[in-house]
Amino acid sequence: MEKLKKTFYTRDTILVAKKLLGKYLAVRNINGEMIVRIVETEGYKGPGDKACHAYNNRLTKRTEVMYCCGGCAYIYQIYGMHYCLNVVTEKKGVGTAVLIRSAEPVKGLNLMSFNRYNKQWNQLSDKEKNNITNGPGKLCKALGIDKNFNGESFLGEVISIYRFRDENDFEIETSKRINIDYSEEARDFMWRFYIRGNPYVSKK
DNA sequence: CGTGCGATCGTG
DNA sequence: ACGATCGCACGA
Repeated sequence: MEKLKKTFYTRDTILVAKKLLGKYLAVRNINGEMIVRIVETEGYKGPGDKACHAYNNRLTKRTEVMYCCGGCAYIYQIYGMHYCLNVVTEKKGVGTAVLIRSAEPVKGLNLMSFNRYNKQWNQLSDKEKNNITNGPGKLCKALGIDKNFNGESFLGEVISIYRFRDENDFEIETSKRINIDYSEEARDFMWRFYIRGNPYVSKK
């Protein structure tokens, strides 16, 4: 396991969205360590992307961290009750990020299952196991990610991303992004990426 | 200050 | 198909 360096994140957003597939996301707290393998992402590419929170260089308290140098976390709350995790990309001053839509559980299964269902992993049904991290809100719930993680660097110890040896043992599928039908021409941009056949990819 | 809505999820 | 639920962006 090798932690991704700054230069991984400061590249083109769509490239980073593809490259994040198969990488390992780790979250550590007082209770221990949780690790998931990223299987689905979406790119949100700044000023020209009507689906992006930073469209037209919109700068608000919420979008502020999207303009940080690549390599930190952008967390926002949606529908009043869910959080979504993004990886900020490109150079400082550019409002771009990659949404982590789903992942497969690897380590810390009991920590994640308690966060999601208040039960031990071995008490979960097959359906609950499959649904534990297969969506952006569910992933954050499982990992205990909330607004306190906003702006946190992926180069630190609290939340980090690693590469492992077999990272190219899969095929990448491409599609339109989910639930952005309001965004006019941007709704058709093929900026969603996922690992073909992986059971933890969110439905559609 | 008032208002409308959303990069979702679970249930029916 | 629909309701939950509330912070945020924006206009007055």
